[in-house]
Amino acid sequence: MEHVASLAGVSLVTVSRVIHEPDRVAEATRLKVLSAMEATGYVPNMVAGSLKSRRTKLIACVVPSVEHSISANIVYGVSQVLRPLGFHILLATSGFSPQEEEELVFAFLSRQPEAIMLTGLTHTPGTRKRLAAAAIPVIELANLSSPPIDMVVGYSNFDAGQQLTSAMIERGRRKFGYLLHGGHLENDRSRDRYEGYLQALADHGLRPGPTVEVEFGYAGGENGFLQLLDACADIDAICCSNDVIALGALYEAQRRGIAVPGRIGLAGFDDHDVSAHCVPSLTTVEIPKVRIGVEAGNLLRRTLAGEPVESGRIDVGFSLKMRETH
Amino acid sequence: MEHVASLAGVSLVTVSRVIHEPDRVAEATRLKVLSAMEATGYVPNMVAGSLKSRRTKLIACVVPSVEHSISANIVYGVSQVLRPLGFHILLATSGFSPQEEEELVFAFLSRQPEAIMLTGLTHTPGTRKRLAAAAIPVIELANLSSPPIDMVVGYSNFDAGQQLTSAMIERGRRKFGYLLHGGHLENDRSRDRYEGYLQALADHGLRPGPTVEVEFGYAGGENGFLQLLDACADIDAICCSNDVIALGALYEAQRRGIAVPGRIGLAGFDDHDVSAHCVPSLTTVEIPKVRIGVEAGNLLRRTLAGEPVESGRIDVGFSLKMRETH
DNA sequence: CTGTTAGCGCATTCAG
DNA sequence: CTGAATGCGCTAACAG
Repeated sequence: MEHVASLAGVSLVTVSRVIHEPDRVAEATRLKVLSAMEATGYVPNMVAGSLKSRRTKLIACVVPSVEHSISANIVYGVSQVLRPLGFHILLATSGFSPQEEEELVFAFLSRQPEAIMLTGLTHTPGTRKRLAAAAIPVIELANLSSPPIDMVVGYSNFDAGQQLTSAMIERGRRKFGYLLHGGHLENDRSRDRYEGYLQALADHGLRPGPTVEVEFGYAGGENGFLQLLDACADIDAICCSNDVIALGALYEAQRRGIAVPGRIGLAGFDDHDVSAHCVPSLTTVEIPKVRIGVEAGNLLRRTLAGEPVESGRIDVGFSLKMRETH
Repeated sequence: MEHVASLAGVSLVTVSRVIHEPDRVAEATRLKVLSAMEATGYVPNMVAGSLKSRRTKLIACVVPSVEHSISANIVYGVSQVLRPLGFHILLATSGFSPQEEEELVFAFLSRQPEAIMLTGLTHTPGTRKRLAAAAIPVIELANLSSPPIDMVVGYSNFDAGQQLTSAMIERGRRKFGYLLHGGHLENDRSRDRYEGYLQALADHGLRPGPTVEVEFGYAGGENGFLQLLDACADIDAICCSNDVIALGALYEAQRRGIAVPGRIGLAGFDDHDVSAHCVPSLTTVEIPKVRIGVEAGNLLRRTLAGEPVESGRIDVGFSLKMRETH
């Protein structure tokens, strides 16, 4: 920067201003500085700038996973809104573990991010404590079932699970089984979907059939499908924690020659891209994945600009997609 | 930090050492400092630390996209290796645009990352210039067809395309069509796969059939499939730039009652998780996605530790998966 | 094993 | 519209 300044015959401050407040520099001066920057190949050192200005323009995001996951779409939405403002995203995956999330939050906080985004509402006390101490905006994503730490952008997984199951019942299904994304009971999204399912059955005076906990992935759906049939041969509907598990079940049914939806109705959750296209197309719940990120980004934009926000709780809703497998 | 130091009755350096070189501090002192840190809720300021030490422990990654993409898996591999060493990942998507990639690289460099990872080998001159000036390790990922800027971890998309097509020919296919991920001819991975395909046809004395450029996505595969049939009704094989496009084609064939593989053989690329499970399962090329990230992470680990690396060019290979659609 | 000194590169005062 | 002085919070180098 010193090199640039001397080459342009100005002081360090002027160079800094050309970068951050170009309007406050006379055109002639600005041009000189700009060409000096060009000539020297100057790259501003944001680490130094951040230390002084206390603004890192960094958003820390911790998501459970990025493969066949809605998180990738959410993060995309966030970055679409915030990148044009100079923000960048620090991303890490917790593998659905609140413990790992806590470690990541701790590590991230030392980088002085201007905000932090977490998935879901389940976090360790340690995470909550550190976040409170950090005193930066926190946005939780993709669920609304309990009060957020700070702000939240999501939808009701409970309502979605309940409405989807009700719609299946209204279409004549009576004996339900459930493939639950297991091993991660800290996953409030899966849990709430499941509870919505149970509620819908109760609402209609139906008894829940078997529930099988499965691994995340197509193989989980395949294995779980067989276990469900073993547990109860006359099942006529299967609901799943997500589309990946549901598709695994669908593929297994196809290999076994079990008609879907003829003999068994099938529903997933999330509306993955493939779900509208596969044959038969998958009944599921669409959630506005990218929009969750966009809303979260806008919330941060306003908060960080010091604008007041009407509400720190944004419900983006969801919509049932009653497709061919119903 | 000052607060912690005075509370523990030591100097600032000692606090710093407890964090970074605990072995160089006497146990009793260390314990005092640790409890002072605990008591004050001290969070180290890595921005300041980085300014002085010139180490940000930040890896910048620019990938084309994260949804149904191998990039998510690669980044996962990188972070598995480097996170335990305290590195974090700055991630952004270029949307397959070298221009956007350049802007991201420029913006990222001001954050003083210790290394930068890019996908593919096609970059603008501006990107190359800035990277050269930055003088940090650069790792390009997922292709090997031209000399890298610095280091590269990938496989030969050309060879893979050629071998896959040859295998289809050996299984009796003769009239080929191709669904090419279009609109992004800067995408060297797609281009090389396609050239390998053409080479295999030439090797076997076959003439290429129609090629249709399609959008990335299932719908692209669906539309492209119909266009291919329109262009040439007696086609008996379709190769695609990737599995997503191939699956779109498969679904469209199923809806139209066109037998796959009976009437038309079908092949994708990448071996997405779904490809081994769908019915019929998809013939494709498996690439070691996570391993690309792991190898890249190890390369960086050694480079950043000052260890010499035997070769900055790692070929992780690929393997043909001749499944049911072959 | 611990402390003192100095300064990383920049943005924020405040003056002019 | 521009510049001089100051220090952000920490760590490298050296000294003891």
